[in-house]
Amino acid sequence: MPRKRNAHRNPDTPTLADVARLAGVSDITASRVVRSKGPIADATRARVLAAIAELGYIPNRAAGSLASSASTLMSVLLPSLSNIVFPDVLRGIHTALTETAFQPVIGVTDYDPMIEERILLSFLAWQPAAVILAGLHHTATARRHLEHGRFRVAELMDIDGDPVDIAVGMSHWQAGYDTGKHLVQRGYRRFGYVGHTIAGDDRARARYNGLRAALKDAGLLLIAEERVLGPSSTMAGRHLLETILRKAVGLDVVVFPNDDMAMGGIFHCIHAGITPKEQLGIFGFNGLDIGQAMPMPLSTILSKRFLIGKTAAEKLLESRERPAEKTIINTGYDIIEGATA
Amino acid sequence: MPRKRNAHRNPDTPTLADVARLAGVSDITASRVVRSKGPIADATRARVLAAIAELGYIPNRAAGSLASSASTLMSVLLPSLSNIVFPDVLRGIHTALTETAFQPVIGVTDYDPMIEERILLSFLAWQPAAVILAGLHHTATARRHLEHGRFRVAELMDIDGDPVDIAVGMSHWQAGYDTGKHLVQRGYRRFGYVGHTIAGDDRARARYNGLRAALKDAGLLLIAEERVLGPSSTMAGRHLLETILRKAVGLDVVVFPNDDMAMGGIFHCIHAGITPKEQLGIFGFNGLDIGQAMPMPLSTILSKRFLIGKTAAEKLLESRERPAEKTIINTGYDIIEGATA
DNA sequence: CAGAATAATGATAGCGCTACCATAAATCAC
DNA sequence: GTGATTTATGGTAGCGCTATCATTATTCTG
Repeated sequence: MPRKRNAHRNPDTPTLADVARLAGVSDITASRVVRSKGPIADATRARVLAAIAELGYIPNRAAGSLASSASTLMSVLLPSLSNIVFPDVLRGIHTALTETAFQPVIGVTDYDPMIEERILLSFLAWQPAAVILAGLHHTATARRHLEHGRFRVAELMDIDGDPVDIAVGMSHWQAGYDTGKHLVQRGYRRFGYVGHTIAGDDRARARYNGLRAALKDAGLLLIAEERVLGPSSTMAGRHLLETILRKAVGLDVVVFPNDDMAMGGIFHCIHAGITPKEQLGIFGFNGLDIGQAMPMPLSTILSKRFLIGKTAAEKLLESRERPAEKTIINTGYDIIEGATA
Repeated sequence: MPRKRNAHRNPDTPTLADVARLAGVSDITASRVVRSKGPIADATRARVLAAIAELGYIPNRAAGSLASSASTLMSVLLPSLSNIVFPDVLRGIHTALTETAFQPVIGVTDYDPMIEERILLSFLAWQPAAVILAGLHHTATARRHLEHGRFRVAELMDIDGDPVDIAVGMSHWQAGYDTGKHLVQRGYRRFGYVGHTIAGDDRARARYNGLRAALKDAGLLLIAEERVLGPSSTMAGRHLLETILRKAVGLDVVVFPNDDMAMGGIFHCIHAGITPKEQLGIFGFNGLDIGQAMPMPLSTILSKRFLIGKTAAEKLLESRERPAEKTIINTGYDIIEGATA
């Protein structure tokens, strides 16, 4: 009893071979038309395109990926989707990939390098054209794969370190330093810091270190600090401001690691009858739209999230091969003066 | 001159055949171990797993997908990443897919059915296990592919219609109706509506229609309406509230299509010295965390975005084959009384 | 004990496309 | 006109895995 022929196959699904037969060309000529590769006579191209339209042919990307040892997938590892920061980055990536054949596959790492490593390995099974991830800190295993893999790598958000291939972002240490410098120049002297305890958020830590350096250079120091266990939120910011003001008398400004928490600080001020800026400076990070839409726009640092994502993806698309030289792209940041500090 | 052998292949990359050789078993036994399929003796499994670890073998998913005519990719088409709503949905999807072999591939449709169709076709080239998209309205071509494809389909957010396979969400018409009813019961009589003109946001339109029906049933009507051209934002909400109050005298409540805009409305009240609720009701939709963290929590409808995403993905994972019966899962919504209406 | 069922493993062909080599015709340059 | 180059197209093997059939040994059931 012989095996059923082509048992793997769905006979209703048109293949490239069906297209080629209908167009009266060889399989690889039809393939060349689909890939827009090599010289194709206009009449031949037209015949193939007509056959594609008639059959409703959809390429089998798995087959192409297997045959060419490369795919059109881009693996994107994001630390979080809990606030708008990384969705903005993803939006930039997606914008750059629009009109290309590349598609983003998404994983969320929760700022945990071990999760990042696990997700990365599962993504590599698809032989992605590129891997996009956040930050410059990875497990040794992850780093080994990133360095030895035959795909492009973009590490986003942070440029204070040695990237595998491309880094796109800003110096978070410098942003923290400039925050401190800016506030000192505005006359603030008694600094508080409200933060969170996410171990993997290297960038918040770097900004905190930069802030402290700026205060030290000005002969000042952080008078008080409060942190929320685990992830940050607006409500946490609100409560922590209440707590820090109760514990530390006379603060004249409080710096937050992100706008979500800073807005919580503003809400506490509104609730407690504290006038932002006049009675207490409030300073955030990220420059979210919603913070700028408040009656008193939040004083903060603008991180160019969309630009970071878009720039990274565009850079990756320039070449499938890794150039010899690593690239660091500084998108910079802006100090938004706002009205709260 | 014979062709170079295995020219497609990267000789450094271990394959299943390498694993099998090292473990002293056949290729398909090694494959069975990797897939956890069929009876495998414990000792055999251990040998294969040891070989995998030693070689650092990563499966080639394209090969598996080609051979089995199915992949472990899940195509996710989101209308927008501009606010936190669909990132929350995506977070739910991602949570359900964690610890499974499935990975989400992301496309953003900008609420445009034609873009949705284009993205869908490009995703189908990967033979996804499932397609997740928003709403029940698609182009005829898209619908044909969804109906005849050999993959699961989950249409999210809306359940007022005939799904292809699974629908998970809420009745937006009913949510709008209940908004109107709730506000009438709280004593409001002079209703305004601030909205946006996104053509593809069927759900905002359905809520608007439900609101109008509730007002009609109460012998009332919308006295005034303002809309922002194009996408919505907090700033747009703020400006439109200012505009509508200037044009329509005596409104006692204004309904917004989403919390982002409603918060803009609150910010306008703060700026203009209007006391929310006492002088003017403000009502939103979505129940965002940041709205609830305000000193006066926003009055709104809570859409269970994370739950919708998670539920849909979980349901899709139950079976690769489409059941005969379509499934509609109503995650419902909550009225959050809040303090602004 | 005998037959049926289950556990465990293996052989083979093929999934749909493309890298690479090959050939023929047309065009270009001298 | 001749040789070199470019344009255009085709043949073949193989990419890495899995669906399907096959075989053998062991266990279960009557």
